[in-house]
Amino acid sequence: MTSGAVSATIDLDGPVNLRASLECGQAFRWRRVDASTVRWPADVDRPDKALPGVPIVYKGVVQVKGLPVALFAGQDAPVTSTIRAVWESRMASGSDIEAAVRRYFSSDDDVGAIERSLRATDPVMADAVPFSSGLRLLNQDPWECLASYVLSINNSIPNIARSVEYLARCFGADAGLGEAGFPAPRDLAAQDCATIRQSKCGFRDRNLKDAAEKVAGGEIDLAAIAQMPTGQARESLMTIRGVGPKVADCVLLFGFHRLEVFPVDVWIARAMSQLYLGGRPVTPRVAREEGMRRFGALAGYAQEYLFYKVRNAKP
DNA sequence: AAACAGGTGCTAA
DNA sequence: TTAGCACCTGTT
Repeated sequence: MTSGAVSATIDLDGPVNLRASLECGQAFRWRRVDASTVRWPADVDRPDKALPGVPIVYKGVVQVKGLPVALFAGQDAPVTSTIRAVWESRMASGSDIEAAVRRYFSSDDDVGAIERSLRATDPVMADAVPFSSGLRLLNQDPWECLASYVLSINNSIPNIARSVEYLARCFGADAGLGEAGFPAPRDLAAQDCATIRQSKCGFRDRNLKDAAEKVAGGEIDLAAIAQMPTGQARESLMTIRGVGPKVADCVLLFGFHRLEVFPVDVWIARAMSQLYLGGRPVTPRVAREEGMRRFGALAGYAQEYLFYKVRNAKP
């Protein structure tokens, strides 16, 4: 740790579970780190007191006013209502970083109320929600989210994470703490496919380049998409090569915080079939419509509790 | 070491 | 609409 590190305690107004939030596959840049290696400087909120060790710590990168800032995010127990953050002081002002972290972890979502509401919806949710209480849908940078999910097609989470990391190190801006931010659209668009492919993204190289070119060239306007009705935003995203229904829904949910969408991958399709549709085989489209119909404005959260449960439950 | 995991694009029905 | 196939990389 450099001497220019700052830490703060950030109140998220409701339960947060870093493991469930950061290891459920919605973001690809967070790594659990050995907590004993993180030295916590004086807290800006309590500068007179040294912090005790924090047992659960992740390292990642968030965008602060458009610039990447690496930070450690930790908590004292698996579910708390505050998190501890550490970053390099030269990267941005403390208040800007705190605001960005609150937004990243969706502090405006009343997660306590969301969990109670879904638990009361049906027995499946009553079982699934407590399994990952404190799971938060993240408010990620839309471009990084889009690019990451273009890489997710027919790919595994470790592979995706490796490619994202590689591209950040090659073409991204310094984020402090030895990390780099995800490259801007124009910086990726400037690379040829063979160069992009060195990230081991395979055939997805041209999809990623297409996304970068369309965003850099203004053909896809992410700021405009943020203002569109969800259906229209979805159609716009799907004009990118490699963006189908599932990727578009993930970007809408994790990058644009459209909580009413219900992304369906093979796991969710299986889960919907078994848990809600009597084991009848379902197309992704039917599973999606059923999820949106059942859970309405909370479909995104319902999908995440379901996903976390089916991915992590013992057989 | 052959089988498998995992969404989308494309062609054909 | 939908079925069937190809597409990279990595793991088992």
